[in-house]
Order: sequence, then C-alpha cells, then structure tokens
Amino acid sequence: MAQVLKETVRRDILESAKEELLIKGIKETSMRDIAKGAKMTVGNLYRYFSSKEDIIFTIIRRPLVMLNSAIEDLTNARVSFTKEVLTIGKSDEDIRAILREIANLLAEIYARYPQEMQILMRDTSSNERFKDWLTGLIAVLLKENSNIIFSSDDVRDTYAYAMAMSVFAGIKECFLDDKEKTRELLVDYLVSFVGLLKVEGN
Amino acid sequence: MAQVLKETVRRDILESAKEELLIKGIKETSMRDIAKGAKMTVGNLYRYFSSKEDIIFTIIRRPLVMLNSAIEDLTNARVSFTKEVLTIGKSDEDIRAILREIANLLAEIYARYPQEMQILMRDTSSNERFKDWLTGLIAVLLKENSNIIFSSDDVRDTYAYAMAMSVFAGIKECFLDDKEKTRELLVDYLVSFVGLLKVEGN
Amino acid sequence: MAQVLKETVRRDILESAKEELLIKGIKETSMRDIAKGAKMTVGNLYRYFSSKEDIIFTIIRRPLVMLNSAIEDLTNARVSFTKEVLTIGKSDEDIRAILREIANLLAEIYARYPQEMQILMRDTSSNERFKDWLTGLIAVLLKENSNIIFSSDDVRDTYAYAMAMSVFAGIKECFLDDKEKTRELLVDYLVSFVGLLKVEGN
Amino acid sequence: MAQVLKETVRRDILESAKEELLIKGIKETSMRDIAKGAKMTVGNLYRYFSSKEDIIFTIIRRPLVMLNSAIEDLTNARVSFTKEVLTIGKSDEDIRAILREIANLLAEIYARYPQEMQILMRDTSSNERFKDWLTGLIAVLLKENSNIIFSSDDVRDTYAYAMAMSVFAGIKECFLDDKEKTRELLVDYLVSFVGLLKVEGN
DNA sequence: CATGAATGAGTTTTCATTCAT
DNA sequence: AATGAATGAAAACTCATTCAT
Repeated sequence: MAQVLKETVRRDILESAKEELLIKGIKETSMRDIAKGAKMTVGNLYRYFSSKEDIIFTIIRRPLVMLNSAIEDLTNARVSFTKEVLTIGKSDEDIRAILREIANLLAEIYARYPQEMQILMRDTSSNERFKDWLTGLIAVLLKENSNIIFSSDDVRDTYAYAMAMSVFAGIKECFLDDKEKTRELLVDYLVSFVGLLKVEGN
Repeated sequence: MAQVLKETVRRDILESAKEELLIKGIKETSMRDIAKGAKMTVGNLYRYFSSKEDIIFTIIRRPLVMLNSAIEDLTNARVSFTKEVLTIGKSDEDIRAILREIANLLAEIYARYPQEMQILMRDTSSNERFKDWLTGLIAVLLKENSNIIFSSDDVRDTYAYAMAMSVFAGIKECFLDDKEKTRELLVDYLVSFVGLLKVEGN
Repeated sequence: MAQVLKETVRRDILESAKEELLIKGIKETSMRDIAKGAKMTVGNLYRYFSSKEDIIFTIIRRPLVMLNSAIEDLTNARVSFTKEVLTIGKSDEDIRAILREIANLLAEIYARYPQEMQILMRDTSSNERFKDWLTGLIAVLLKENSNIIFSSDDVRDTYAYAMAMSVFAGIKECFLDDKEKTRELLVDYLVSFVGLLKVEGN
Repeated sequence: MAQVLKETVRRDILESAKEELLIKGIKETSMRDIAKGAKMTVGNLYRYFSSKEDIIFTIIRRPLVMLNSAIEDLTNARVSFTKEVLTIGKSDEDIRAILREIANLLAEIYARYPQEMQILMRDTSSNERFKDWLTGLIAVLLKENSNIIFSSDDVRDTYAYAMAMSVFAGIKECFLDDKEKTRELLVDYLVSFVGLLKVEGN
C-alpha cells in the first residue's frame, strides 16, 4: 500500500509539473509552483525526485527515448547518412517517404505523450541527437538532390544546420489538440521541405 | 580625457554584456556576470546604464530599428498582405525577389552589427513585429501559390505560423564570421522556402 | 501542530516588526532588521508575507479600518462639514461632544491594538483620510465659532491646516501603557482644542 | 582668489542642498541630487563637506543657533520654568506676551533664513531643545493656569509633552511665501494655545 | 510518508563615500 | 581644486534545496 500511495503522489507531481512546464517553460517554473499544483509541500518533492532537473528529465525521458530509438531505427534500416556513408535513394519519392515516416513517428509519440512531447520539443538542449540527425539528413539531401551551389563546404554545412534548426523549430508549432490533425499537419509541414531542394538557381 | 575614459568603460560594459548575452541569453545573464566580464563592480554598471534592460536595449536598439524600418519599407513598397488586402504578384520570381531583398537587408544589418544582430535574433520577445510579418508573408504565399490541401482553415493558419517560426529560427544559424558568405547563405536559405509551396501532392 | 508552529512564527515576525517599526519607523526598518528580531533569515519572512508592505499593512490594517469607519460614522451621524454643507451645532458643548467621541474612539482602538495604533499614527501617509477629516472639522469650527480675524481666506485655510496637523501630531504622544489613563488623556487633549477658538482678540 | 572661488562653490552646494531638502526631505535627498543641482561632481562635495550630515547641519546651524539662544534669552529674562523654579506671571496677558514673543522670534528667523528654517522645523531630531522648552512652558502654564484635573502627575507631564509636540508640528505649516503674513499667522497660531488652558471642566 | 520551516546564495538596484588623476 | 570612476554595503525580493519533526 505504501508503494501504491507513492506511485499516486509521483504521478501527481509529474502531472502538476507538466502543466506548469507547458505554460511557463522550464526556467519560469519553480518547485513551489509544482508543489502547489500537486497539493503538497516543496520538501516532499525531494522524496520523489532528487532535483528539479530530475523531474523534468522524468517527464521528457519517455518521448525522448522513443524519438531517439525511432531515429536509430530509421537510420539503420533505411538511411545511413551520418559521417560519409550515404546510401539514401535519390528520388523525391524516397525522401518524401522518409519525411512522412518521421512525421508519423513524431505524431505517434505526440499521440502517446502529448504534453511531454511538447515540453521536450520546446527544450532545445535535450534534443541534440534529433537535431544532429535532422542536420545529417538535410546535409545528405543537399549533396544528392539540391542544385544550390555553395561557395564552400562549410557554408553548405551551415546551411544544412540552419535548415535543420528551422525544421526543428517549426515542429513544436504543429501540435494541435486533435491528434489526427496534428499527424496530417506534421506530414504536410515536413514533406514541404522536399521542395526546398528542388529549386532551380536561386 | 575624462569623457574618453568614460566612453571606454561604457564600451567595456557593452562588450562584456554582448559576450555574455551571446553565450547565455538575456535571462541567464546577470549584472554580476556583466560586471565581472568588464572587470568592475556591479554598482558601477549603474553609472553607465540605468538598468539591465537599458544595457540590453542599448545593444539591440540599432539593429532592431533597422529591421523594423526595413520591414515597413518592404511592406509599403512591394507587398501589402496584412489582413485581407493581397496585392502580391503570383510568380515565383516575384516571391524570390522579395525574399532576396529581406535576405540582403538582414545581411546588411548583420554586417554593421554582427553581435547585436545575433543577440536580437535570439531574443524572441523583441521580434514580434518581424515574426508577424513573416507569418503574414507565408500566409499569403500559401493561399496564392501552394497546392497543399488543408483539412481546415485553422490548420492552414497553424501551418503558416509554424513555417514562419521555422524560417525565423533558421535565420540566426546563418550568421558566419565572413559577412559576404553570410549574405549568400541568407539569400540561399530564405529563397529556398519558395520551393516549399510548389510541391505537388504531399 | 504544524499550523500552530506556523502561527507562532507569523506572530514572531509581526512582533519583531512592530518593535522595529515603533522605534525606527517604516522607512528605517529593513526586512533584515525584522528577520534578525524574529531570529530567522530574511528569505523566510517571504514564506509568511509577500512583501514588506504586506507586513506593515497586516499590522496597520485593523486599527486603520476601525479608524476609517469611525470617521465615516461620525461624519454621517453627527456632522457633515465636508465641502459647503455645514450642519454642525454651534455651541461649545456640541463641539466638545464630538471631540470626546473621537477621543473615546481613538482610545478604544488603542485599547485593542496598542502598538499597531501607535505605528499607524506615526505613519503619516496612511492617514490622509483622518487628517483630511480633522482639517475639515477645524475649518468649520473656525468659520463658525472663532473670533480670530484673518487677513485673507487662504491665511485662514493655512491656519486650519496647521491646527489640524498640530492636533494630529499630538495624538500619538498621548498613548500610555495604562489604557484608561490614555482614554482620559485623549479626551483632555482633544477637548482642549475647543478653547482655541474662544480667544478674544489675539 | 582660491578662497573666493571656494566660497562660491560652497554656496552653490548649500543652495542646491536646500532646494532638494525642501522638496524631498533629508532621507530622500541623495548626494548625487545635491551635486547635480550644484552642477558639479559628487566627489567634489567632499572637498567642502565631510559628509551628508555635515551639509545638512551647516544649513540648519544658523537658524538653530538663533532659535536656541532666543529660547535661552527668553528663559533667563522672562521665565524660568525648567525644573521646579517657576517665576512666570499668571495672567493670560503675560502668557500671550510670551507666545507673541516666540512667534515673532520664529518669524524673524524665518524672515532671515526661510528655507533653512523650514528644513530645520521639518527635521524632528535636531530640535530637541526647542521641543523641551515648549514642553516646559506648557507644563508651567498647565500648573498655573489650567483647570484641567489630571489623575496623576505623569499624565499631566504626558499631556504637556503631547501638547508641545502638537504646537511644534503645526509651526512648520505656518510658513508662507509672504513673511509678514507668516508672522501674523505664527502669532495667531501660537496665541491660540492660550485658550487651551482656560477651558472649564472638560 | 509527509510537512513546512528554514537556509543561503542568488537576483536587480541604490547610494554614501573614497580615491587616482 | 575638481573630476568622475569605482567601491562596498545596503536595500527588497526569489528560489532550489535541506532538515527536524
């Protein structure tokens, strides 16, 4: 019974934290806010979590794990673009397929953990891996498919990084209450970026 | 001599503040940090600036003014898309021209105030106007030029907003040490987005 | 038990604050002083009160409410001298009755909240209403009962204001440890001022 | 010439300080304010005065000396009421004469040092002597002339002190731009207090 | 298990005073 | 003689964290 109670309280804390984090963001959310929302004292938070960071990570962890393993799967199965090996198909349809897959994966994670996913995507720092993956994907697409001519390789790399950050930043604005609509929007949003590289002579 | 010294210190403070702001951002930068970087006491900062806000605004002001008036000029002269009146040309070349213009304007501001511009573009709050403008521009482009079919109007609006945030977020990653390269990158980056809307059936 | 403890600390804080405020006044009393007097850290004060103002207002509130409603009652029931309407009786005995009433009211408030009342009467700013009332009362008495001849109306007004400030300033010196003696003293003190206006040719 | 210059600057400082003190009071007036008003730097103030207190005392000194010696003269020549020896005349006219004399003295000091006098009278702490004298005078008047019956001697003393504080507090409201009117007002104001003690049975 | 009391280091800001030049 | 740059201690207030009970 002790453990049962414990689980309830843990959940209350996380529930309160999620609400606050969604509204105010990490920096502006205080332990006091979380405690108040969970109808308990600040001190008690520390019986369940070792620090504020711990609470946040607990919330973020699951969608983050899903996201990271999804990325890993995608990379292993379909594309291998990290570093030098590039075995990605060249056709637009191939690229669209990948983006559609990611969009669906993001939508799936969102469907399971809507609040958590939003918090995760708002927290720039804990997403290095996803951002790296996006950067890598875009770098490959650029090399293979784009007809933009860059003055040097590091300009191309910066472009890829900027575009990845761009894609990433937009994702968090695609979350709607309706999960199916969110899925459609994410697909439309991400697939849009295929067109980016098909431009003739900027 | 007295005035010269004063100017030096003012510059030291702004220099220290710019460094900290670039690394840590506004919220995470404390007056203590700025004072330490400028090798002086916190109290002395207040001989030169009336508040933390004053320091930040002094840094941001000039690129912000340039950006805002650039937006106003562009809006008046070439496009009028706020609200219902849409007098923008439909051809891709027209759109490319506008984006090239903005890219060049951003590059120009960056060339003059590189650090300041980076700080400005990282500070989401003082850029409402630019973000609104971007959202408006993309909304127009969507209605006029895109063949993406949205399930409802508010999904379309959300897409436009997400895309604007996306464009905006990528801009701050396009700043390189080399100013000419930055210009080229910004042009390539922004013009890329024309292709976004030319996609056939996602 | 928890609540009891909390109440104890709250009381400790207010007790410390009252002591400091009585000695040093509002402006000169710092949160540090209050914390030291209550044997705790400054930060802890903010667990019980939201601001310095909150502490002071908590102390002052009750006597202030009593004083203000007493003034209102007196004004409505017995005298109406604000602005032009003067329905006050002219006889010395009428005036004495009013002053005796006020004195008794002040004594009653003091009997209930001795320290609080002293702090309140020392804080000029939160007493505007009482000072205005006194000024009004004295202005009426002057016009109706006095045989002092003033060289102009604004000299008369200044005299009334000076006399009101005078009456007000003396009140706070009438507070003794013995509450009954305080009552008598307040009555004597205030009623004394009736004689003020009965002077023949200064 | 050096000394001549020095005197000018000293005067400038005092002039600036007086203006600020009249408007804002001692606590709210900063050395920076004074320096700014005197069109010089804060540091230079310390070449002429050792501290903020020094500046204030320099301003207050002369009217304070005049006031104190006036009190001494009055006490020696006409009345001796400190402690137990009381050689004051009993008639109302005698008392009126004394009060008229004080009023005229205050008016004279005000005529010479209008700003300084106002600052002095607003600063409660530097006026102990005058307040003591007033208290003593009123104590004597009470014993000799009043028919108020006090329950004990210390109640009588407190009454005297309260009345003295009252008289004192009103004085500072009697200062007008016109010096002659000020004189008249001070006379009227102070002489009024004779009536205070002539009251029959409160 | 939980409370809530308490701490201490942090924040921005103000100001009398000192001191090198 | 004067400047103005700089200090340091103080103010009100916030918050993650600890701890006795």
